[in-house]
Amino acid sequence: MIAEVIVDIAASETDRIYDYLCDDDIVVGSRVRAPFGGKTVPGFVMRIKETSDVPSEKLKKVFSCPDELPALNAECLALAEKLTARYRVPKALTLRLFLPSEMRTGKVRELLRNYAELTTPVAEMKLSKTAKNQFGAATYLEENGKTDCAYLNNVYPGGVAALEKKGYVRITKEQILRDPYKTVTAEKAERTLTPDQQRAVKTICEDERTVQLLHGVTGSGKTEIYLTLIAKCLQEGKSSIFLVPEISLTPQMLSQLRARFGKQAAILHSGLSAGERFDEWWRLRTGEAKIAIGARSAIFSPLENLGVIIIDEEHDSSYSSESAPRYNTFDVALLRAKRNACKLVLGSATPSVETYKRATEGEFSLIRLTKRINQKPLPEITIADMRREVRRGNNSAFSGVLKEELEKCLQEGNQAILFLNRRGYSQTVICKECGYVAKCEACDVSLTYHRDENCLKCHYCGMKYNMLSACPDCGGRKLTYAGTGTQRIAADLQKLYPSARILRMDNDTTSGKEGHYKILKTFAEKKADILVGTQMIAKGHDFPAVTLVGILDADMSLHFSDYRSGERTFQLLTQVAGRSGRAEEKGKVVLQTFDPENEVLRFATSYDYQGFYDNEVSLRAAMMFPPFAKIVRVLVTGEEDKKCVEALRDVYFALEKLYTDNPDKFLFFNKMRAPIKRIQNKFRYQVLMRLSDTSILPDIYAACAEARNRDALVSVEENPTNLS
DNA sequence: CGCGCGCTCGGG
DNA sequence: CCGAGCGCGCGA
Repeated sequence: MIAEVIVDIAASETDRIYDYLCDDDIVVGSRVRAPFGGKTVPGFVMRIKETSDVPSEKLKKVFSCPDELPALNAECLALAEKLTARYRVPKALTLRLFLPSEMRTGKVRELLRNYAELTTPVAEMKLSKTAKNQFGAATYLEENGKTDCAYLNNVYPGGVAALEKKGYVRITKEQILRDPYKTVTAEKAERTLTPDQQRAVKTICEDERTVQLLHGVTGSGKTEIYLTLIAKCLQEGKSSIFLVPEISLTPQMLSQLRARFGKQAAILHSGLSAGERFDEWWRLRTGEAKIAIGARSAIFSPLENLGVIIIDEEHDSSYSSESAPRYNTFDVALLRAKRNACKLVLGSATPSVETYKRATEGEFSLIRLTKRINQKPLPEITIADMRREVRRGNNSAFSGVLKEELEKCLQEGNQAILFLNRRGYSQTVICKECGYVAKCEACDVSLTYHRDENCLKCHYCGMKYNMLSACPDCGGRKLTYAGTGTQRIAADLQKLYPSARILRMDNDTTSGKEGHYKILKTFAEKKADILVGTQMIAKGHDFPAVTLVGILDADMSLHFSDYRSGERTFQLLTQVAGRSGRAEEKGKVVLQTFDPENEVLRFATSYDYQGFYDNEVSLRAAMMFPPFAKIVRVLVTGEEDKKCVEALRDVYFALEKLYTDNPDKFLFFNKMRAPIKRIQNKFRYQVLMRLSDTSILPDIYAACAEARNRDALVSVEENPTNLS
């Protein structure tokens, strides 16, 4: 038999079918080891056939991998096919998405572990008095029964081995599946649904549309709806995928899921060890587990017979992949939902404008949950006008209102969170006296300050403006472009409240994911009074004792040079406000801004999503931004400047032809240097486009695939989240 | 004249 | 991606 094989090499030059001889028992979708150019590489069997056009003397034989099941099932193969066509990336790259990385790197999974068990009571053992480790290990075994040798060797090195030699201990090898959450204990069982929740479940099940948008205010019980849907699928023997942003995979959430579904759920997330991740994946592949829970990449879970796919916090930017293939989770989910004829449920308190538009237009079903489960009102948001503070001579980062509230909060023994909104190094110029923000005349998007050229640039059209020395509106000279860091805030705060225990959380203080949890845990245990941090404290974790949230610089995100800055800000504020007053105490939020009249802030303070949406959508329509147009950036990156320029020239030539042939489909077209010219030693160039008609998108992808070469990567980003 | 590095090509 | 093959440039 002949196998058509894709070798697992991520290069366009090797991205084609190679024919190999194979045994009869090899099936489509399985992994093989293929002799290729002098050595053996992993590969995937895409098809099986009787004969090959390749001269028989060239054909070599593939070896099968000892997998018990083909790595890819039929659905995964079909999906990989579609994604390859859509994103124009090497097939190997798409196929890799479906496997846990430890399967590729070839390390044999370790499933056998040595366990020790006593055969003789400790009292009857003859041990030398100096053999502390033997005695320790024996005592431990007597008290705890059968134990993992690895653990014993850690605590009592060599003890077990010596005991075995004497015949006091029996060692057995046991196959185990690593269970990352065995320590998690069950908490609450199934809850009864409120009438609203029941109605939502009913609609989702009965509506004929594939996509169901669940728009529910914070605390309206969306999670319980998801769990009910999953449980329902389980009863019908169907499987489910439940996606959440990586940051929401908190220990609380995981234990809740474990408590509800036990071993039926497989949890895939970055905190797992390689082995654990493999085991969780394997449980899904064999069908032992029927629920896949995880971040973005869990959409590629090897499940069959899907009953529902859920994307929680639908608006979250982590659902777009940042590296090739730059897939969008929603698109992949929709393909899977269509194939399985199942529902795709999107949930959010603040849906993205694009999604909400499609829902209001009837393409998606729209389910609103307007009531909070516990009937508690949302916290009250007070706007502090920072312009007035500056005029009054208060140049500190804290407004009078905030200081007042902080004092009250600390006196009552409650906790506070201060939220700081720094985003990368992109900075906007803002007048501290009147709140003026420099914007592009053509795009109505905030300009970004570039220190190297001392100028302001629009990231959407490339227009350059001279740096301002005074405010064009009020003539004031208090222009600022540097946000205050968390470090400074924490120090100032300490001066103000010497006895307060202050915790700081930002990229500098937290190393890795463990760091986050440690800090959040410390705060949750009330070992600190005030938590100062950036974006990362906006989601996850409940802090019942927090009664005050201060948003120090709402403008930072509002005036970020991105057409979505308004949307982001609304989402962020809603989320941050939700941190306050979760338990008995009523929460308060103080929002500091230089632009108190700003509409987005007004809608956020009154929790008026619909108002925000109506306003935003008309702005987008007027300026022809998504969802009324599509922004496409073609990014050329590589280590050698010359090679990049070459690739840029090639791709620009092809794109320019598309542009001149279809001028009606383009709103904007230009090539330029990327705003950040070099990242990690890689040069960056871009062609920026805005399309009114996306029908030429496949041609753009094709042009990029064509121009790509060994030394320059050419990638396409649709509606990119940042244009740096 | 000989070796070394850089580019091109092919891999089943 | 990676190794083989080959061409050209420089040193003795």
